This record gives sequence, structure tokens and C-alpha cells, in this order.
Amino acid sequence: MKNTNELTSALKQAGLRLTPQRLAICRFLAESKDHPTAAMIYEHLRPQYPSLSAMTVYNTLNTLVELGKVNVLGDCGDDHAHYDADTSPHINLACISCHRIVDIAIPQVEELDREVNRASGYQLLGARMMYYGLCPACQPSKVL
Amino acid sequence: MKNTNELTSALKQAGLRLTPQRLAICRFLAESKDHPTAAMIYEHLRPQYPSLSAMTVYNTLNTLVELGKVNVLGDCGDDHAHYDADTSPHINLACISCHRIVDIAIPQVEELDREVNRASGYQLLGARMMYYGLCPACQPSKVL
DNA sequence: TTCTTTATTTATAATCAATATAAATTTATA
DNA sequence: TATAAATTTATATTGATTATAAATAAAGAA
Repeated sequence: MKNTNELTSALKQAGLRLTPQRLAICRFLAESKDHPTAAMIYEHLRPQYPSLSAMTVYNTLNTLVELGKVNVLGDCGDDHAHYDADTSPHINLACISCHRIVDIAIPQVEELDREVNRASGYQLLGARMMYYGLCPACQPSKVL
Repeated sequence: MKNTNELTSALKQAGLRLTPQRLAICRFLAESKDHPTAAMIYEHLRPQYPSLSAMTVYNTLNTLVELGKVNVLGDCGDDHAHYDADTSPHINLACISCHRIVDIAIPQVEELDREVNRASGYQLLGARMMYYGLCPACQPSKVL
């Protein structure tokens, strides 16, 4: 979750044009609470942009990732890359039944983050933290 | 990192035969400190098992994952699934230059883990935590 | 505006890790 | 040893993503 403007201005600052397609992709990414795949973005925008090509979605997402404004989550349990406009270290919860991915705010993440930075010896750039399980909505219908 | 026997006995307990191929895959997984891909395992074992097929590697890995004895890391920055025999919640460090993935022991993980279990409302099954950056060996050769 | 150049989108084909399938091989048991 | 079941192997297929090139749209100059 993040301001649409933060994504669009990053594109402009990189010398890229803010086309209607790119704007729509940025807006959808910024406003979505779950973490959509490229296919989900494509299908969602197609009614409004009938000529939209999947390649444009992939290109725009890759650009935003290269600019560091969007993270790829490649580990969501459904073999699809999901995109997350929140690039700060945080916990993602992935439901193994409905494959929805949501964030959860846990203050302890910051303490952990400081400790990894201190103890690793790595020059760190970012993190992805995923927990897997059954979301409250899916628990009644599925028994482990 | 984990005992080879823990993997092989899990296969036997599931009613599966411990073939030479499966044993070799389990041993390599248990003994490797980084987190190999299916292709890495295949290439490493081929000299010893010239008839080995990639399919057997994939099948064995999938079985071990289904048995909960091995985790898949799908988010390592090189578009390949890596396999981790350590299924307890822990931090993985991925180098964006050499693409090696190592573990780091951070006590704060357990506190975080407790808090996610308490606060999420999810019935949790596991976690994957990845940090990205330049490892100490790659830092001199690459400038950010 | 019109022309010219450049960036972008689109359509199509290609890639490649992973899966599906079926034949060949090995193992277990009678 | 013979039979049946499990496993491995070889081959073909899938499907998300990438590569390529043609079509389109936008920017700048005259």
C-alpha cells in the first residue's frame, strides 16, 4: 500500500513517459490491498483498456521493480509472481487455500531488521517475509 | 542443514522405497550449506549416477516438500526454486551478486514468530524470511 | 500544422523450468 | 523364477515470462 504518485513520479524521474497504461497499472498496484499477479492486473484493466497487452504489464512491473518502488513476491505458494508496492520490511500472510496475501503489522519486525543489519555483514537492500497458513475465512472449510 | 537420516526415514515412513537416487538427493540436501536448486542437485549427482533423470530429482524434492521435511524458496532473486532442509523459521541471506543463499541465526526470529502466531488469526504452517544484499565476499567487486 | 525522430505499445514467436505421460527398469513378494 | 508393484527414465507438453519486430503514439523542430 502506497501513494500512486510515488510510483508515477518515479517513472517520470527515470525519464519515462506516464502513459495511460502505466498510470492505470500504478494506480491499481497502489490501491490494492492484496498483492496482485501480472495476470490479475492484466485481467482487471482489460475492460477499461481493451487494447492492453500483457507485455506492457510485465514491462511496467519490471521497471517499477528495477526502480526499487515495488517488490516481487515469488514465494506465495501458487507459482505466480505477486507484486507488492510496500517495500518496507513487513510480514506477509499467504493463505494456502484461497491464495490471498495480506500484510500484518508486527512491531518486532523492526527490531529483527536492526539485528540482521548489525549481525549479517551483508550490505542489505531489502527483505521478504512470508508466513503460510489458513486465513480465518478458510479455516472452517478446511481441516489440517 | 539437518540430518540425512531425518529425510530418508521420512520417505520410508511414508511407505516409499529408499532408492540410491533418493538417498543421494537426501544426502546432498542435508549436507549442503547453501540452498541448491533442482538443476544444481541434478548436475552434482550426474557424475556418480550417469543415468539419473531430472524428473527423479523433481519428484523426490516434491515428495520431501509434501512431507514437510524440506522448504521451497521461490524468492531468491534468480528465478529458480531453491530447496532448504531447515524448516524451522530462520533468516536466509541471498547475495544479489553471486546468488548464494546462507542462513543466519538471529534470536529475535523466535520472538517475532510468537507474535505472528498470536496476532495473525491464521492457522500457521511455516515461514520463509529472505534478506537481499551483497555478501562480504562480493562487496569489494560491486558498488551499489 | 506537418515532418521527423524517438519512445511505447502491441502482436507474435521463443524460452525454459517444471509437469505429465508412458515405456523401461528395478524391487518386493509369492 | 515368475508376477506384480513401485520407481526411474525418456519424451512430450505446459505455461508464465521474455525476446523480437512491426504498429502506434508522443515530442520537438521547422
